[in-house]
Amino acid sequence: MDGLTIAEAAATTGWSARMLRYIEDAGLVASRRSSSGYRLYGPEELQRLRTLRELLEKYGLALSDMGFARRLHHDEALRAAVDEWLAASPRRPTHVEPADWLGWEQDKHERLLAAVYANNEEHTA
Amino acid sequence: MDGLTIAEAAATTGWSARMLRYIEDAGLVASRRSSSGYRLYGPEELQRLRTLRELLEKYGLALSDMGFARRLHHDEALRAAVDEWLAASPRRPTHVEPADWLGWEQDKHERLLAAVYANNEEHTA
DNA sequence: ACAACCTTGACACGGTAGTGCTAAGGTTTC
DNA sequence: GAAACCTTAGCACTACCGTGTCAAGGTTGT
Repeated sequence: MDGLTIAEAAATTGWSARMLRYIEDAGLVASRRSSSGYRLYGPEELQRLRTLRELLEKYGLALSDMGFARRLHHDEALRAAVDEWLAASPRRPTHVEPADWLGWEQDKHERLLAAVYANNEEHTA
Repeated sequence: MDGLTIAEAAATTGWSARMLRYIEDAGLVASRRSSSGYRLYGPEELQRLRTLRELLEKYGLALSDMGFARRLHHDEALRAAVDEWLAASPRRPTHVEPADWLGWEQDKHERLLAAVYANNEEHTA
């Protein structure tokens, strides 16, 4: 049975045992298990836990941020969607006719209506 | 004074006026201002607000997630750090001698001590 | 000039993240 | 076989996110 138990790993990484379980639940750092189910932390997990700590502190991140970063990292479609949204700062959206784009000089009420129509359904109120 | 006021923008995008201000505070979608300080939303902002809505719903994201994604997008160092951490799943950390890596077959107490030493300071208790 | 907007600032409140602690029960070590 | 670990499950509490609403005051349109 090689590897540090959860309390030992906690002591060396600065996390609490409770947090090590939480971090595992968050999908960030898991350890392997002994035959009886005990968590066993090897050097790689310990290092990962330490660098995680430093990362959060250095950049003021939350664990949930890293959870989201992990999603971004694994989910290609998600990353593409988010990147695209972020990249489109002051840009004309691609799926809309650049033709007139709502004749931006009409009466305000007409503009509002046009905008509503441009956006199909959603809160028909 | 062209552009939709905040209430009009709210009506066409499905957000509340309150949330449009919140989203602006979060650095996600800002509008330009009239000379007297009124928010004025143009078609690009409206589109951005709508797609933001869709993005959150489609992927079950929170606004804070997009805030973090924005940080990742702008802060090169942060992105590099996060990516590196995520990429180092079952990998040996780079700044450590691959030589022995703590002679992983010693007595558990020695291992613990070694691990503590490997990690310089931090919670000296 | 009055109604109907807008601004910022603040309080409030439900939901979730992060964290400790306890309980009930299995494992390891002496 | 008792002491000192570990496991999961759950309660509790703080802090922040998301959101509505209200207050005090400026702007706009008729």
